[in-house]
Amino acid sequence: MGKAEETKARVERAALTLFVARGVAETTTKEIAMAASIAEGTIYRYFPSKERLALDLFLRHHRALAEALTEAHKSAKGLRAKIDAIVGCYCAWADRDWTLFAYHLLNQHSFLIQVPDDAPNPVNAVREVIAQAMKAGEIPRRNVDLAAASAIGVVLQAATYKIYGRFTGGLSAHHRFFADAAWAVLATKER
Amino acid sequence: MGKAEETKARVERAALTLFVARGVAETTTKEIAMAASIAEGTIYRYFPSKERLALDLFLRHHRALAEALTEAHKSAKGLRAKIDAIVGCYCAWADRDWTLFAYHLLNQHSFLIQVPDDAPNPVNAVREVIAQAMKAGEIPRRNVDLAAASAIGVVLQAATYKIYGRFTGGLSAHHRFFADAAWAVLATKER
DNA sequence: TGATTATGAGTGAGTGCTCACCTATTTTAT
DNA sequence: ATAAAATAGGTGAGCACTCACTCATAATCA
Repeated sequence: MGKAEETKARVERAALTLFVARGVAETTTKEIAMAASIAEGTIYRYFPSKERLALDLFLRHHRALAEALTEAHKSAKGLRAKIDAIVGCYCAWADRDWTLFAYHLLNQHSFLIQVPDDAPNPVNAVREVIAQAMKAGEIPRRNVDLAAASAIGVVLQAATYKIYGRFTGGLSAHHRFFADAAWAVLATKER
Repeated sequence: MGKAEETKARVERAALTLFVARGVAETTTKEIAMAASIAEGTIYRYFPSKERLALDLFLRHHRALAEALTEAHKSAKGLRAKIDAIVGCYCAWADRDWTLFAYHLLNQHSFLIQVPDDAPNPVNAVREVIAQAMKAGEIPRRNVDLAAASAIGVVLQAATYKIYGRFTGGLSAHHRFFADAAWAVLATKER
């Protein structure tokens, strides 16, 4: 890694850590510089603004996660296997870089509107799989977005609890439960 | 309602709407005053700071929701009935004042640490019900927080999707599905 | 008339960002 | 080989501006 790239990476990591710990708006450029052991001005050699730094961080992870999820379920046959693959992939990403993952999870509200419509998108990736399974008759037909939301919520809310410190250890440890539970949600029949 | 109370309520409603639309940090006291058709200084007759205004709004709803949920499931017998009651109550609250609900949902991260430990708490209310059901053998024993998170996620993520505009109509319309799905999550057995 | 409520110009601490300048390394010219 | 020039990377005091909050004054109420 060249010197410039190394510095840029330090800025990103410092910003990420502070953004998660204190929030984007509450983090100052001075703090980022201090945490990265560089001068404030150096940030602006690599990013046009604090806002763009925050957005870049989000979008890069958003896109990469979407591609990873799509890749993960591609070779799996049937919804049940696809869920296993998707949940496993998601948990692995969370555990690999928890700070980045938490940042992405906590700041969806601010950035989701700025995601280009045609960009790879984790939510659409999952939605597509579920829509397909409904069409194939693997699960009951119902509002796809509703079903997708509830299934995704099984994992996302657990991840949120982990951010709040309500339980420890990696997400992957519960991979099986998440997959079973998400499947149970999607397979739910009206009583 | 006296004039003072009416003014205070106008400040709160204006702040709430702006906080949801643009975020707390991104909303200025000038904007709140304009939206409430009062002078900026008037805000400070009723609230010591913008931060406290935001916190009060959150805590009042947090506490009231917790009490409502506890009350809702009290007379229901068995987990299945309690889930129905809790989900129904939650959806009703969301639909009754969607802006307040969305504010509460979107800003948990910022305020949850400031909730007094002994205060009524929606999360603990649900957790308690689930812990009880595990003890009674109604559902498989597992990490209570994990189970609670995943079950709650079924409804919360759907609500989040509604905030993002991914589907329209009230949450109550899907009350049955949420209750069925949450139950399915909690009843999930290891394969 | 006294108390309550409302006003909005003013304040100053703090912010993101700039830019003239420094230093070290690499490239080119002699 | 040596000097000169160019480039890359880094600095931090200072600038323009924003925003939460104050307070002397005014309006309204009882």
